Amino acid sequence: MTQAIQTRTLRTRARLVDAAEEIIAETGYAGLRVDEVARRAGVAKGTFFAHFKDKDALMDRLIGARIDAFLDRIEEAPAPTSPASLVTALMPLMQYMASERYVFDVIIRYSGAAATEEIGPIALTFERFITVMANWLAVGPFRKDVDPALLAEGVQAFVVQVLALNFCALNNVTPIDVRLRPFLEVWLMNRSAV
Amino acid sequence: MTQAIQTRTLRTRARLVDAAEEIIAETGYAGLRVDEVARRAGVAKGTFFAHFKDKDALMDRLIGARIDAFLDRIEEAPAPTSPASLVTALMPLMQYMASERYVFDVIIRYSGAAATEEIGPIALTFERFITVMANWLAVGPFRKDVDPALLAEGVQAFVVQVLALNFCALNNVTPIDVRLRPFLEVWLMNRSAV
DNA sequence: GCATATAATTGACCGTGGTCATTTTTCTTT
DNA sequence: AAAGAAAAATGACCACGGTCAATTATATGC
Repeated sequence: MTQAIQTRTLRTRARLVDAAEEIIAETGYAGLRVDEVARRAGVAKGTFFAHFKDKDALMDRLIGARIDAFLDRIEEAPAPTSPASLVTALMPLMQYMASERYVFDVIIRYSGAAATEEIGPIALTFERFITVMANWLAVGPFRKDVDPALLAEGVQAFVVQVLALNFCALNNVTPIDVRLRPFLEVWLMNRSAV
Repeated sequence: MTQAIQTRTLRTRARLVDAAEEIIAETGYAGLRVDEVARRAGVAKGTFFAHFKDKDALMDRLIGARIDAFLDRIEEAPAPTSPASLVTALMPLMQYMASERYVFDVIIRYSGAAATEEIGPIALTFERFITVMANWLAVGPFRKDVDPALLAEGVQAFVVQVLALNFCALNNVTPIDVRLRPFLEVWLMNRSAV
């Protein structure tokens, strides 16, 4: 007999998540300690791991939710009419992804896939990004001789590339939007680079 | 007075590196433990950290050297005459990068930059990749209306994208060369996708 | 060769993520 | 309401990366 999920379970998990968000607001993602999360939630450390497979699973969930919120706003915005306006539309999401080295690392590590078979929150947002982007590209004044899904995956690849380089001491002088634009000009418009 | 570097220093470092390579050959990169490296090298654990800033610094060095060797072979090979042959030429390197989840993670984490100001071995190989690729693209039958360096960076972005997705349980059915090719067809040839 | 300075090495110690046998709470059945 | 079963919570414990004051080895000047 499988029992129904207890309300206690939900409350504890909610308290853990709340505590985590609180800590992140105070110290950033990198400053989060599992002990501290459990302490603030008023439970033992072991309880944390009864609710989340590991620390990364919590991060996956929290960061995935944030990315999803950005995608909500992107989705409801009017479709961009040029590579430049596409870049502008992506900026808030990109700035969040680049806000902390640690956040970017987690995103990359879980973008491809969970180590487990089940696909995680961040990986889902990466799939959703492709869908949203493909819809935009199909509508706007972009090249139509290539599958929008492929174009969308390409945009994702360029975004990641630009963000990764952003953490390089040598490269972070140029702002990310300026570095992303030339890629999209060529990739989406099939025309010469500026 | 700055003293000359002691031969003892060089010997110890060499022993540490040898021990590390030995362990990696036996158990893979993910199975490496700093304690074990020190033990096999016949030194205390503290000595390890006197020679390498942290475990990642050792990995950076070892993995960077391997990538460099692949780039040596790529560089001395004849320039590819099509996107397909370019993919073929990149395959050994890509297979190495995808050989272990842990390896790929380290590569990505250090590709953009060292956390420190100084640029590390892996980051250097990523710069070198751009140079080698740009030379190839300038020579071969690829589009000439775009800066080869930009094209090269794009290739790098696609390689990373394809490899990242490779670790996804949902996506690793399609081999990496098959997934990379369509990107390069569009990106390098200025023509419609297949 | 001795004294002194500098570099290299040591190992006990710490922080933090993660485990698991045991205990406590909650649910179900009668 | 009591008993038994299942789920949740506990906290002592472990693994492993990393630190640092103390110790040992090496080089330099006389």
